[in-house]
Amino acid sequence: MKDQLRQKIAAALKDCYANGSLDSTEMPEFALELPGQPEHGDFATNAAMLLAKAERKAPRKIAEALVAALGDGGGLWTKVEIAGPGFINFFLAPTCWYQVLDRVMQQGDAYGRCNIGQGKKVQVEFVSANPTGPLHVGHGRGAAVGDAVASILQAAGYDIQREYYVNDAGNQVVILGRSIWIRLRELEGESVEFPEDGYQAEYVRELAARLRDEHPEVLLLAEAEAIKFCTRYGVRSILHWLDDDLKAFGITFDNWYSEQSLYDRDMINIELGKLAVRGLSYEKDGALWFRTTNYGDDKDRVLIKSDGSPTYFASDVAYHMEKFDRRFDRVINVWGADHHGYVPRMKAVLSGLGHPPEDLEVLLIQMVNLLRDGQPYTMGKRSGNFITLREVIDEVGSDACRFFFLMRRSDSQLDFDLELAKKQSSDNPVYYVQYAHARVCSIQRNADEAGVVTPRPGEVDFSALTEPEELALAKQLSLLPDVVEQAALAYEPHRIVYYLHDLSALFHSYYNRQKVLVDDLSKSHARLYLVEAVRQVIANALGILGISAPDKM
RNA sequence: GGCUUCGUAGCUCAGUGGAUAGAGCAACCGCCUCCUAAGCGGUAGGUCGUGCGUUCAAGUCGCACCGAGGCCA
Repeated sequence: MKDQLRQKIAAALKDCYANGSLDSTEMPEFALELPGQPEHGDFATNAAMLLAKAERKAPRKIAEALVAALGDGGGLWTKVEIAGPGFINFFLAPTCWYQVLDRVMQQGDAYGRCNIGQGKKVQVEFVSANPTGPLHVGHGRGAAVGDAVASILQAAGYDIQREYYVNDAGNQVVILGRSIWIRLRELEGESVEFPEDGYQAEYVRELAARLRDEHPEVLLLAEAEAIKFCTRYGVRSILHWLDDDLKAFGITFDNWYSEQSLYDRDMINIELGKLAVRGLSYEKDGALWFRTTNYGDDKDRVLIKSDGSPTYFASDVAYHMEKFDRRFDRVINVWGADHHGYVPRMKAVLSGLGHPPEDLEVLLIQMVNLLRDGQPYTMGKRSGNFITLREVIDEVGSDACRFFFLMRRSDSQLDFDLELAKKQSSDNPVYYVQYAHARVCSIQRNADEAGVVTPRPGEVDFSALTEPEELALAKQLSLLPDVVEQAALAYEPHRIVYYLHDLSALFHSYYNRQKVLVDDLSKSHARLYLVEAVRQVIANALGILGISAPDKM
């Protein structure tokens, strides 16, 4: 419907150029959108105002020429008018809008999808927390956003891989291993000084105790070997926890990519060799450097230190080079905002390798401030005590947790009130949306009991829908594909959250004002059809966000 | 000091360069004999941080300044 209208306007512009009523020849990128106020019609375009400069005419004059060329629209609209500074407003027949109900019902779970992705391969890498401890709340936000962005892109027609990059090769995991080793020796009655940089948290003691039960032979190994053993054991155990916690959050990865595997396959040297061949690296002061300054970074970066050991940057470079070898058209990294300093150098790496910098998109996720009843609720990380994602999921549930993480733009800081997320009232925006879904299900149950069957597409008499709220609902339902598309282009899940809230508000209002099951059977059928479409759309949008749509609350 | 994100109602935040800037919470007044009150209706609340610029049109784009968070030295 919108596309047809867009074509009509474009055709009218061409006519105006051809018959001389307008002088310019360029085709403006005009907008066509639903105006905020009903008296402004169903669609409005700013085409005339965009031409004001080129035409050197008042926008309203241009609009008059355009409207003349538009003619009667072949029944697409019932009225066209010029308003305000030069908007052209289109008024459509209500029955046009109710066609969207058939579309929703016919497409079912697929309604809302689009194909701007055209099957392009995109990788979304997210969470990627070090395997040295449990996920905390900040990781949770990255997890919710990464997973939702991946789902949105899937709904927009991209071929998505979800990947977790496991930093199992760096110094951090060795520190973990050493910490476990020391706790193990403490359990054996030795008194050992705990290193400054060690992991002091309780789970390290637990790991040590379990290791002693399962593999007592580790105590017979020489220290260096024992620490290696502890490291492997610790990383393996923690990866298991991470996977469990993420599953409790409804997230599964297609691929867990081990940093260590880059070393095992000698990929660091292989990829760095490619850089050298392209003249992108050089030696200075005994170290190997990447010329990132050639591509917008503010200084060159060390790949291999003078002692011969590779930097984290080296493995990141090799990892990202290898990603593109895996033929992704685009790669998206979800990072904590504290890593924003790494963005220019990674983009520089890509530019150096001949990829357009847009092929790598880095989404920076801002901090989460946990609150309880409005008061800050954090524990110092120094003591090794911090709020884990698992604790929050166990307390407020996965649905509320996800909803809160997705409620705000990712690049603004987020206040997350645990008490609010648990409240079973209208204060809680999660339940507000889910309740709308449950209410429709409840109506369906009552209809079943009364023997009123939801009609099939084509069987509905839309003229029975005469209320303005019904028209407003149909219009809102028609927006989902646009919202998904915009969310995909901008990588912004919160757009879907706001959409869901608006749709639910329209539905709740309608529910309070009108009964679906009434004496007039034709009206009942049409209304049942309408609310079932609402239910379908809520379920689809919640599904994209990884939030359940309950039948009963 | 450099980089970066941000500044919109009392609070938390939406707002593809377009018409009278929106929502939730908090406040106040109402609505269950009625398909689930985890809901609905109403009232009140604004110098869109400040200034200059670009534009037919700026909360939105540019520059400067003020203020806050984060990262780096």
